[in-house]
Amino acid sequence: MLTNSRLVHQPHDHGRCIEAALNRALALCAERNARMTPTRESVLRLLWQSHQPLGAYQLQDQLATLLGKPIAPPTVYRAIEFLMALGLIHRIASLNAYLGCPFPNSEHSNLFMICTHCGSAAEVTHSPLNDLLQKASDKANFTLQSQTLELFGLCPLCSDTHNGVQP
Amino acid sequence: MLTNSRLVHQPHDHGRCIEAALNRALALCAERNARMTPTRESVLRLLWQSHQPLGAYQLQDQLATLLGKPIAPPTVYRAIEFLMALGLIHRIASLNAYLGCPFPNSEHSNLFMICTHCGSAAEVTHSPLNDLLQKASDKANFTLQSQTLELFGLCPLCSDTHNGVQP
DNA sequence: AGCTAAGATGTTATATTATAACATAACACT
DNA sequence: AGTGTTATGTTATAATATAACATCTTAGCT
Repeated sequence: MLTNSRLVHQPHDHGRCIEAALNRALALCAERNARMTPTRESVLRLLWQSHQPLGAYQLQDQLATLLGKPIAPPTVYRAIEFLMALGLIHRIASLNAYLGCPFPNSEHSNLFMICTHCGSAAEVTHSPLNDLLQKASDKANFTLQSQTLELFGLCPLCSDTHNGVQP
Repeated sequence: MLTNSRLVHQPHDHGRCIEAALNRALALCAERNARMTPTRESVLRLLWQSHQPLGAYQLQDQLATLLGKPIAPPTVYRAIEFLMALGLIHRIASLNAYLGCPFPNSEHSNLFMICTHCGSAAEVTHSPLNDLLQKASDKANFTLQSQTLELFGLCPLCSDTHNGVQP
C-alpha cells in the first residue's frame, strides 16, 4: 500500500514537500507544453501547504491575500481545472474541496482517508483494492471508467489523542 | 456480492419494487416511531421510480407536480434528511443527487455503480470490499467511520449496446 | 521589433445546490 | 380542549460552480 499517510499525519519539513511537488508539476508542464502561471502555481502551493482539502472559496481568499489583489471565482476554478487535468490535484466530492496529489505521475486508485476530527486527508494507492473493484465491476458486467473512494474516520493522530472522543 | 444491478438494469415490474420499498419504509417508521408523511412518501416514491439519482431541485419540480402545489427547497431537503436518517435513501456525493436504497435494513458498504451513459445507478454490497477497506484502514492506523464509494462506467445495457462508444 | 494566434486572465452576471431563521399548522397525548 | 412535539410553510440567503464576453500576455513567426 503506497500512502502519504505518514507524511500527512506526522511532522516533517513540509517546505521541501511543496517544492518537490512544484518541481514535479513544472516537469509535467514542460512535458505537456502547458504553462505554470503564477495563479496556478499559487493555487498548487496553497493546496500543498494545507493537509486539509480546501474549498474553492477558501482558495479564493488565500489567493487574493497572496497575490495582493481581488480574485474572482472563475480564476480559481480555472486554476483548479488546469491542475486537475494534469493530475496534480484531486477533488474530494464529499467535501466540495480540493487537495494536492502526492503521486502526480502514477495511475492510481484515488482512495482518500479523511479525518472527521482534524480534517486532514491522506491519499492512498492500494492495488488489491483496485483489483477487487475491477473484479466486482466485471462480475456485474459494469465497464469501470473512474471512481470516487473517500473514507471518513479518525487519522492516526486524532485516534491516539482521544480515541474517537471529542476533546 | 449482493446487488440490485439486475433489477436496475433489466425490465421488471417496477411498481412492485416501489410498493415493497414503501412497505419496508413504513415498517421502519413504525419501529422508530417516525412519521411517514405524504411529502416524505412522495419523495421516496419519486426516488424509487427513477433508477437515476435525482437532484434536490429535480425532486422539487416533480414533487410540486405530484402534490399540485408549489414546494420550497427546505421542504425537499427536510424529506431527504429524514429518509437518509432512516437509511431509506442515499446521497451520491459526486452527483449531488439522491437515490432509493434497495437494502434499507442491512448494514452495508454503499458501493454504487453509476452509468456515465444512461445515468442509472446500482447499489452493491460486497463484504470482501468492506473487509479490505477495514484492513487498509487498520494498517494506516485510521479509525474508519463511514465511506463514499462511487464507481463510474457503463452499465450492462449500455456496455452491450455500444461497447463504450457513444452513439 | 512588430504581428498574429493561442492561451490565460479579468469582469459581470447568473446558475445550482443547500441551509438559516422564524412563522404556522398538524398531530398525539392527556 | 390544552399543551408540547413534530412537521411544514415562507422568506431570505449562503455556498458552490459556470456562462459569456472583454482584455491582456505569451510564444512563435517574419
